[in-house]
Amino acid sequence: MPKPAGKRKAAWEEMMKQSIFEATVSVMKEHGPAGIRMDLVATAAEIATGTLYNYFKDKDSLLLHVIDTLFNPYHEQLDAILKSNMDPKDKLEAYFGLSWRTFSEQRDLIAILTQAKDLGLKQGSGKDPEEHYRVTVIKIIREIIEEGINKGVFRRCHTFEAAAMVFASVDGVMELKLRGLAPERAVEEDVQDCMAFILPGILAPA
Amino acid sequence: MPKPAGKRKAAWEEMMKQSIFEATVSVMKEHGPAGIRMDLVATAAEIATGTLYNYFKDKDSLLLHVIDTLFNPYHEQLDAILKSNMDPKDKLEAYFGLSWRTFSEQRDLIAILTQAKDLGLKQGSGKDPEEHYRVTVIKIIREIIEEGINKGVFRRCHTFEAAAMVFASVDGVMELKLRGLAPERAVEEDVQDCMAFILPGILAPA
Amino acid sequence: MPKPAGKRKAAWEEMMKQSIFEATVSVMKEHGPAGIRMDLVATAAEIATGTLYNYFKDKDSLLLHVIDTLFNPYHEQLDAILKSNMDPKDKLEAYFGLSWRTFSEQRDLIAILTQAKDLGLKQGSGKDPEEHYRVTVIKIIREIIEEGINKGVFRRCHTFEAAAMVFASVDGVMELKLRGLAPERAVEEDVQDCMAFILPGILAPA
Amino acid sequence: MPKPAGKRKAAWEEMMKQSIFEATVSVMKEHGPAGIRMDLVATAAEIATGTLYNYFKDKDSLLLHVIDTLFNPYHEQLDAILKSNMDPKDKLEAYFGLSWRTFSEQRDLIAILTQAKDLGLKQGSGKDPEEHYRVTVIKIIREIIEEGINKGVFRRCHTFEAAAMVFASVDGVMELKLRGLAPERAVEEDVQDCMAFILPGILAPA
DNA sequence: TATGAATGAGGCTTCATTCAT
DNA sequence: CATGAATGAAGCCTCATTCAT
Repeated sequence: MPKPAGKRKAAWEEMMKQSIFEATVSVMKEHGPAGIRMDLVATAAEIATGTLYNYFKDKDSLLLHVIDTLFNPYHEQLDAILKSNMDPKDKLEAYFGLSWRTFSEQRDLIAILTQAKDLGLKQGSGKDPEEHYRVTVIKIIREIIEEGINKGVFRRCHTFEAAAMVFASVDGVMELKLRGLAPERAVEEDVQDCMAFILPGILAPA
Repeated sequence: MPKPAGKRKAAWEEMMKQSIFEATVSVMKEHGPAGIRMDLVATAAEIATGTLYNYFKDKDSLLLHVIDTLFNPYHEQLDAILKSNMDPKDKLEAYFGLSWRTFSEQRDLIAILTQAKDLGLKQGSGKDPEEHYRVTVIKIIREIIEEGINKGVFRRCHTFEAAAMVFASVDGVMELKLRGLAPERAVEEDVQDCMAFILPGILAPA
Repeated sequence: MPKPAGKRKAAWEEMMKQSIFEATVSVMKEHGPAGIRMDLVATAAEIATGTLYNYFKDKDSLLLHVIDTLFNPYHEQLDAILKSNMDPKDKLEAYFGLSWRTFSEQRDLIAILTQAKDLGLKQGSGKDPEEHYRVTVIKIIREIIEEGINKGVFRRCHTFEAAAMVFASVDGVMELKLRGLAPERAVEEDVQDCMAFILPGILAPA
Repeated sequence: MPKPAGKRKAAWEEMMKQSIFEATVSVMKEHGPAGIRMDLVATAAEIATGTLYNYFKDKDSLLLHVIDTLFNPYHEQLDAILKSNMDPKDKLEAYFGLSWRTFSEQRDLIAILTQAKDLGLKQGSGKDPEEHYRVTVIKIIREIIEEGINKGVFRRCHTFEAAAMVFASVDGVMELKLRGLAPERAVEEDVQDCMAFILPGILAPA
């Protein structure tokens, strides 16, 4: 195994965390969220159990880190969509596109975000990571919807409920697919279906 | 007269199972899905730990039974809606009504169904109860939608995806409310919102 | 192994606790205070590790119980001396007698009380057992001394310091003997030496 | 010229050991005897963990060294008292003075000597440092007492027991103060109290 | 059939010590 | 020699399941 030196320390730490992160994801893939055991993670990362604790205070820290790491890039792209100068309708479509593309390309990511609540995190670990993901995404969708209403594109409605439903439609169907309960399809198809099913309920009457 | 004795025995067993069922639900209410411990269930049911195992082979059996017991009446009502001679649109509304009413009146039921995946059931316990609930409900919704399409009320679409989204919209928002992430509202309001958001995406063009 | 029934439950629990108590003492005798491991205690008590936890919440609880159990009878006898109508001088002698007799007859008791601070109890376990022993005994000695001063038998002095020295003289020499650093002698000899060395420093001038 | 290099090397090693020694004391001050961890010591000494092992074979060696280093100057002063031509009574007073002054000025020193048994040294580490401290001091006190007896100043008595009690009186009260169980006072007061309480029990009858 | 104490495998975490650089 | 991350043996505790009464 290589070894760091001087200023490369931080880089090394980052690599190790990344490696442990990947190991955790792979363990979760094989054993499910409840099957994440520190010794399995260590084995998967090809390190000793104790080494894990040089990088993460405890199991919760590790899991939280995993969730954050997975969520961040998705979150940033979502934010970019929100802040862009697209039409609200296009923003919604962009949200669908981003989500289904992410699902297609990084299935593990979605799997973990969606099943974060099954990880058995001790309560009081600070912010609930599950809430973090849901709440954050729903909030962004809500802002898109509000913008649409203000611009007269979307109809007046309870924006929170609307956002929740939009979110749940996507998240819920993803979960079904993850469990093999819904057939896999091309990203484009999923996006179009989302638009077709969800948009009409939000659009302002002609 | 062996029969009567057998009958009484069966009745007794049924009572015990019911009592244990209720105990399990109450434990789950207080400690969450991951906090269901056999000793807590036994205490809540006012029996000994070992007695549990006279009625349920193991923890998984118990949880499976609980989920089934909860799901059955809901399932039957849902079936009744499907088999009624209502208009498909009304059937959908009836589904929303049934779901939100059940949510309002038997929050625990929904909580357990919705969080069944957090119970830590060993994989390979036979049929996945989570799948059972979702798959069954989605299947019924799908039949409603297919009926609607056949009758020209709903537009042609991928019926599975449509059903999944309808289901997810309801189930997902319920989960948000269960976690306190969405505000509580009157049943009627939830139903109307569901209709307003979801129906337009399914209705056949005028 | 026998088994309890009905009202005998409490008695059984008491027996088990007693058995575990004895096992703990024997482990401590063999491995020292820092060598008390739950698995060793369980083995010594001829039970499974997990069984320990049916009787004691955790290691600290067990250790605290052990200390209390050891200290209580000694404490009661000491209290009896304090409350008797003996002469203060005789009370002091009775204290020496009780202490050295206990040391002679229940060496383990003294060993554990004296070494309680080496047990590695987590801080914040509530009352510090070590303080409890020392503080309690010193307080009683102090009251004896104060009574002696009031009756004109003992000279005026700082009663706390006096009590502390009296206590330390006994406790300290015991610790030396426990470690094999001081020779063993008859109880009577130790008592007489204590009287001869300590009394003159406390007695009122003729 | 191998010698100078060797000299410098030895000096360097001495400095390092001194530095590690100080670090250990500071860690003990902050975390207590049971909280002395090699990584904390290394951090406090501003060196790497592994470096510790270039100067001390293992944790026990380090602790033993610390105890020796602390004890030596005290020991030397005590020896000087013993070997001086003072009156035995004055030697005793000098012992009290030295002890209480050291306690007042180098509380950490006394804290470690007194709590050496809490350090968790593996048994069989060779000489028990705790014994070393106690035995040495008691031996010196004993010699003082024997000298006093020979000179007719002190009464005939079991000199070992007498010395043990003298020692325990001081050491025990110190431990109480270290734990906050006895009030702090001026050095002079403690010395005078020791003389007042202990001397009468040793002095030869007039 | 009821009881509930006993069981013991299993998981998390700590920390003295090692060793490759 | 210095470094400090890696190691892995312990040790504590939980809880589903068993079994003697």
